[in-house]
Amino acid sequence: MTQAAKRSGRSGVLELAVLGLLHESPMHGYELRKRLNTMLGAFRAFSYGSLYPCLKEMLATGHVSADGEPSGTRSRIVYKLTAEGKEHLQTLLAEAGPSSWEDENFGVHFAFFSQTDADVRLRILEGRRSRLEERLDHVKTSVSRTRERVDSYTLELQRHGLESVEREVRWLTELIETERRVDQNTGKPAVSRETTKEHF
Amino acid sequence: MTQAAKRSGRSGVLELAVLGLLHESPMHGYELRKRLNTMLGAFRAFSYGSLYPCLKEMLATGHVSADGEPSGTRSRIVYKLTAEGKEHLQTLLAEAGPSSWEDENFGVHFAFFSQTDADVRLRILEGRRSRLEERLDHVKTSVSRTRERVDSYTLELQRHGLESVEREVRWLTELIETERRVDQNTGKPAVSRETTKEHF
DNA sequence: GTTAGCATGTAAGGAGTTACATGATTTT
DNA sequence: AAAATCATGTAACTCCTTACATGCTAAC
Repeated sequence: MTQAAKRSGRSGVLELAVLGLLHESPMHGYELRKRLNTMLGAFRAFSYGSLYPCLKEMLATGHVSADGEPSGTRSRIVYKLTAEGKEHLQTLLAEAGPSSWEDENFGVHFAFFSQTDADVRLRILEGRRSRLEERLDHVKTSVSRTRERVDSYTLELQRHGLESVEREVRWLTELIETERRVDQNTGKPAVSRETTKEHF
Repeated sequence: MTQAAKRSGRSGVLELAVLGLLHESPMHGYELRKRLNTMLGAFRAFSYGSLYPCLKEMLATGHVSADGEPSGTRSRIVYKLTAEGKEHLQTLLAEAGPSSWEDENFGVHFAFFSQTDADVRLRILEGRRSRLEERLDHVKTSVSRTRERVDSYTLELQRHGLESVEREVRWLTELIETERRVDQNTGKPAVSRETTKEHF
């Protein structure tokens, strides 16, 4: 129990990310990692040292199955979701608890919003927003209490931090409004702003 | 070596943060943590579970000394820097290597810029900026290669991520320019923009 | 007199990275 | 034929959190 069963808890967001990507199409580890890091871009990056053990464990759990498909004879292992894997993915996607709006997890949940129910999307967005707002006024009050004797660099850091968080709150508010508008009419799409293309 | 010497490496940024704060004035652990989390605000938060062991280790190393000063009979341990601690702080502050511009460390280094040499400040700011720029065009190129078949949520996430990073780059550029301007005239102050006050 | 906050600590473990080891296959 | 990149994997370690254990003191 001390050494053997220890290596099992390799869950975290990685599991969700892998399930979500494999749901779109089967893939091997190397490609999985690239797609992952492109997708999450600025927010997160995973290394092979966490990906491969995760895949190994998911294989043991039966959430994925491995096909030794040599497409180019470059020995690679193509993973795909099993029925249980798809079920598990649905379970994870339906979770709108606190962990889904933490800094490290929110991005991954958001990335798979197109596979997520509209009401869950809304709860995650709102959860994230109120979490940020809490943080915002916690910092604001404790800053105003210790307001004296703070050098200009610390002040500038706090200013920039607050501004960043405030920006994310505004972003979330826009998304929430979009979700609500769409939710009332049809129950499906949401978020297809035209502005997205201009940025590349 | 397996069990005994393992508990020693409690370094990371926390050490720098503690040294930096104690350099301003002696403090006990509880207050140290509050000041820390106010200072770093949106960027980081530490728990007692990491702070106290860190203090313990720094005591063992001789970087801090403990005074059991009961100011209010509420038993508290007031820590202050030793001569070696001050020396070590100077060493850490003079480091402008890659670790100082990582996401988790940059904020802490920045927070103590007023105790940091002007040239080191500049190198850290520029290091951070080029790190962000690398990330920026790495994401941009790999996004444009996989541009097809990406749903609108993923796209929106990438857009927001890029925008955030681009904002930070602009922020850094402004800071760098300010540093350079000041550096040429006097060698001392830098960053005392009037705008800072308006935000609280 | 009990809740809330101050104050200090520890053991267990979670979530990941780094560095290493290995080898095949393109590209230059 | 060397260099880059594709591809898979593991062991050791880092850094931090959670949950627990303990007790004092201020405020309501």
